[in-house]
Amino acid sequence: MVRRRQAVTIKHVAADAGVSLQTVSRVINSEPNVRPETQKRVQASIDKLGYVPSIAAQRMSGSHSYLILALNDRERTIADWREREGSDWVDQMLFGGMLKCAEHGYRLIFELVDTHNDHVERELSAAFASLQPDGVILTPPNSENPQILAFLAKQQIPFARIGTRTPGPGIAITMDDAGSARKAAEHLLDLGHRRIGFISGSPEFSLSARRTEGWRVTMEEHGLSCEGLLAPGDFSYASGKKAARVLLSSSNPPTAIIASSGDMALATLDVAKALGFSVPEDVSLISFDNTPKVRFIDPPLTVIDQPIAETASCAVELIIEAKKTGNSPAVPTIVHGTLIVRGSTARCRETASR
Amino acid sequence: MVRRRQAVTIKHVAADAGVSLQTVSRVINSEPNVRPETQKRVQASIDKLGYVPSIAAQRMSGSHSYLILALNDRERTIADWREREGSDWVDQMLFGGMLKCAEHGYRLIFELVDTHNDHVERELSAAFASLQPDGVILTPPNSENPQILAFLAKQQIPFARIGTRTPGPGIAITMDDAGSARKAAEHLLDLGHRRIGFISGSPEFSLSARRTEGWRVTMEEHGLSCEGLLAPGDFSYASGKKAARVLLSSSNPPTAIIASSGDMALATLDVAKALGFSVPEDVSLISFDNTPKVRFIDPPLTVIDQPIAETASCAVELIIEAKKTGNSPAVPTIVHGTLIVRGSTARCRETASR
DNA sequence: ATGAAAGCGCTAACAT
DNA sequence: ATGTTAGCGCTTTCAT
Repeated sequence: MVRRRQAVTIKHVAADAGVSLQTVSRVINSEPNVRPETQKRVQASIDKLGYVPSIAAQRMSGSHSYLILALNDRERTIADWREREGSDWVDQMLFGGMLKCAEHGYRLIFELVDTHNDHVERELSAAFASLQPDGVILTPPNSENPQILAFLAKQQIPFARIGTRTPGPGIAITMDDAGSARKAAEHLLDLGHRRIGFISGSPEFSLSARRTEGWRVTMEEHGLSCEGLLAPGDFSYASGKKAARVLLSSSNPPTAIIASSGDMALATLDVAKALGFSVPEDVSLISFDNTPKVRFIDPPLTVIDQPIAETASCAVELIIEAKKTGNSPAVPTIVHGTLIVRGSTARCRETASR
Repeated sequence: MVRRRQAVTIKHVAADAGVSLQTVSRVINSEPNVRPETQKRVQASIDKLGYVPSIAAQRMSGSHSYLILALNDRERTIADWREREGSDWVDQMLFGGMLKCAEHGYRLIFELVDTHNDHVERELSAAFASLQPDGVILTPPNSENPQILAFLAKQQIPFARIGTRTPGPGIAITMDDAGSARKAAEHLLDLGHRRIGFISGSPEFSLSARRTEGWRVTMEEHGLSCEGLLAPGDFSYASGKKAARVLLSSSNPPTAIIASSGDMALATLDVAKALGFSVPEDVSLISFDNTPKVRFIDPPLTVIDQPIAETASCAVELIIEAKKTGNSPAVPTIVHGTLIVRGSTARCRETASR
């Protein structure tokens, strides 16, 4: 193999513009102390020669690596890829994160870590030593993994924790889980529903509790009891099936159900059909996660759309900001989900017939 | 911001093991001329200190960057992300490509390029200067973009061209488009169909022609005419709709249709329903692209599954091999698609009633 | 088989 | 406002 060298280096530019390396460096990094005239001349040389700095060299000299690491849960990510069920959060993360990175001359590196592994720290420090990223994005459930958080806190690197609002180091970004659950519940309340069931998500994710709380509080504010209306799930289809069976085979089944994940919503739909409930005539259904699958099912599901792309984009922005200024928001940044009404919710029969 | 230095460098290891930097370097890179005993001692220090080489430094000194760039069409990729229709080729590329990279200590960087842009070269050389990747993966339609190919050929970097078999520089990897179309056609022939329509893909992709040829040849081998059975599309839903209308509203409509993309297959399904054809009773339908959407539609579509993950994995493997040995396969590597039979194909009525 | 020296491209620190 | 110097961590080249 040929030994490849950079085609155009800072030296070439310096020579071409008749200035020192340092001046070129200053221009590249928009640093002060360059006369506009000089800066113009240097920029002209840069453009003429098509010079682009080597991030390896920049990193070597103790500056930026222009790399942001998105750390994702290995097991779950691979499971999603293997199943090909259309879960598109990876795409949405790239969509939001990568494009925002590109705007700032950064690159997003998508990385998997074995969370349920005692060598997490080992794995992470290897990734860090080799890549030396300027920042890190943590997705759930990594965003609340104490080992990962402890490690990152030591690194002095800005990092964003997505999907969490627990205090601690790093920049917390949350999707307003309670508020989203409230939106879902209020939509159903508006449609006249009074017995609104809720299928919660995996307790491994703190957002599960927040969603459940959002539902519970909204119910209570309307003077409604939650008694017998909460069924535990873990985001999976199987757990959704079990939960839906419990809810729908009760003596006084709910007229509407909110499921904390797309898979559980689909499971609920299937169970409802199997038990002779039609959706939305007999039971209304709201899903969290606006995956393609819940859009193409019959009926298409009313959902809370999680703005994954926006969240990732926001994370990148805050990381770059933190890297630059050293400041990051003290309180969690909240990105709001939106309710998308489709065919799985309808006016409550019982109320309508009154 | 703190000036971050590598925690453990080759120096620490050298000191710990009581050898020179050079010897450590040799051990890291599995180079010859190290006594087994020395190598063991050095390895022990590496493990003990948790040393991992900095790729920035490795790259700087003229060695590997351990980075492989996956160059994708910017416009199409973003469109897919925005639409959220469940197209999962990005995920599948990562699935195959990233994991294979990881096996070899490489990293895959997913990168978008503006193909319909005259600055392609500009854009590419910027990415190269900044990242200095060890290899590149080209996806369609980039794999046949003359500007990109010319640029890469100059770079002396191994690169894989996915979805093409046109001769030229780089490692060609193709998904056996003709063979896949043949499989689809033969499945339908086995079911007794004789008038099998075909909706072709965008001529911008050479694979479109290969698929069409596969169908045509198979038909001809069975002594069947293709007259009036070929309708042009461009992979999009809209084009599929138009094509399906032409095919299905002819005086002697086909009893089966093969569509060169998932979207066109879905369009065909919709048109068929609208025109009063039921699928698969009146028309059988085969889709290319095993997207989630075609699996969850009613009826679920029989498809040719494109092994995207496997192809990406293969590309990475061949690139790393080429980087190491300087050798790459002279003929296109072929990764075979598989026919997955689902509910959209059935025995031909006409034949059955004979 | 091992080590020493030079240099990759860039920036921080220190002149001027 | 600009230039000079000294590294960053590693590999290459050239000793030994």
